[in-house]
Amino acid sequence: MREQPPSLRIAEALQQRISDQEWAPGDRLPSRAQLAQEYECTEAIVRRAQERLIAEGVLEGRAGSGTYVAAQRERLRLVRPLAREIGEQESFRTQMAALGKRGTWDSRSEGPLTAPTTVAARLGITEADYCVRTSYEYLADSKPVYLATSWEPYSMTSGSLVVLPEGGPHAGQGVVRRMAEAGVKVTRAVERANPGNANAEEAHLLGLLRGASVTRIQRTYYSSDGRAVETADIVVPAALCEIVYESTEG
Amino acid sequence: MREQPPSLRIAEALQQRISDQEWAPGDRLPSRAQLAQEYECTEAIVRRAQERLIAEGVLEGRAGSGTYVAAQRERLRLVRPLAREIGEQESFRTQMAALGKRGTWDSRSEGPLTAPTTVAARLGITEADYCVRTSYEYLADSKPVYLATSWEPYSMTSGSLVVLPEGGPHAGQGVVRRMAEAGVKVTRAVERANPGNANAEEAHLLGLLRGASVTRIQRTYYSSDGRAVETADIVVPAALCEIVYESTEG
DNA sequence: TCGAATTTGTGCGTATGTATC
DNA sequence: GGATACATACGCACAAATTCG
Repeated sequence: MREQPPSLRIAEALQQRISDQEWAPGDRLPSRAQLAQEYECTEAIVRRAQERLIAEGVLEGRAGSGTYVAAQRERLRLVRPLAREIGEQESFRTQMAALGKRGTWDSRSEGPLTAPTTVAARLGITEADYCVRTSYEYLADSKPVYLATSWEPYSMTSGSLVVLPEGGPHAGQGVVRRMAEAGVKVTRAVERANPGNANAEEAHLLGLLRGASVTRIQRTYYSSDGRAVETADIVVPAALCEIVYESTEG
Repeated sequence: MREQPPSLRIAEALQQRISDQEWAPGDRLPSRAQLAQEYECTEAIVRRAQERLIAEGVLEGRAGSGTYVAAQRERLRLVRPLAREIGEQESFRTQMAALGKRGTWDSRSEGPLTAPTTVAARLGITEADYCVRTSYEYLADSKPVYLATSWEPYSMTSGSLVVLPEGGPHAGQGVVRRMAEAGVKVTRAVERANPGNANAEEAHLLGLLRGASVTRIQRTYYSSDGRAVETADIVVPAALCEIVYESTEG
């Protein structure tokens, strides 16, 4: 039987004091120097202990300020819209309204441009084919809650008023309705969900710490002839949103 | 402009050599001692560089053996069964069969026992109410691919032949059909998906490294009167399975 | 306003443990 | 069982952010 390392012992001691409500969520812990003195160990050991608890989401470190008990923020329940009648934007706005929040989004379209290999594969086009890329930032009461980057083959909508997803008379109506305007009927929605970690840019946009836990959703809409009409990369931070899929019997 | 740390420079150099296909997936890299000599740095710096790439999933360290280029294993496409007509087991077996694999599962039921607070809340029962807990390990060609732990209130099925999910004449038929036998109609399915990391036990059961990326799904079935009839914690490792939600228009 | 003290974050080196061959 | 190679834990130095007089 090997004895457990000092840092693990300290981690458990800190965890216990939090469980005992000696420190409440949001409270600042004593500094590493103080804790080291209290537990008669080095600062490095306290540091490792805190790192463990930070990784578990129990603690939260703020540079220059202190180490805090993680305040479990309210997470938004994000019901994914798999039905074809409702799009990302409308679904988001409706759900936020039901929570008494204002659901809005910022977007920026670019194109025509060529898609990266992986995106081209998802759309069933070649890397030479042109696309329109639109970046979204979804906001609840003006605070960012998740990100999305959408790709549409230029050939789907070229020559119509719906080339730019967030421009023209059909702005903000979602892919499905805009595609209907272009004569394309969307009959299938697929979402592939993968766990991951936020990169520096995503963390900055969402106000998270680098490496924060996220779910990456690859969403693709298909028309009745089986062709992909749009695909999107959606980044949902675990700290802000909980992803829900549901189906109810009529 | 601050210069980048040595370990980051080495990480990019290694990444480049992998991109250049100097090392193919599955290949073993030179030892840290060799790389340190080649790049004229210390072994610790090579180690940090490799740690970065391991965290990104580019490399894979095997104690006592070496550091390898991560071979991207084939990931099983796991379409989540949201429809009420089909259960977890039947869905899994069907999907594996379509891939030419044999989909089976091990299970172990225990009860009556009381549920932890969080599970009791999901089931809408008190912590004193009894439940039956069933642990599943889903296997593709006898290799574990994901885990599930199911909780059913004892009151739902007591007195019927379906008390134990994997025992009796209705074994392996899934919650929905078994509940129908007990006179309970399931009308709503909800899955909450959260990113996380495997603990030691999960990693062992699934043959993964500790801390491997997983998606934790909380699935709950509800009956027509709004009561929860079953809830499950499902652990899907990113390395082995890709989670898919889809809806197709009739 | 500014700057020093405090506190956490990052990077690296070393010692030791453990798995593999 | 020895040699080799990666994993873990810890200590140290310095950078970055914050706080406060």
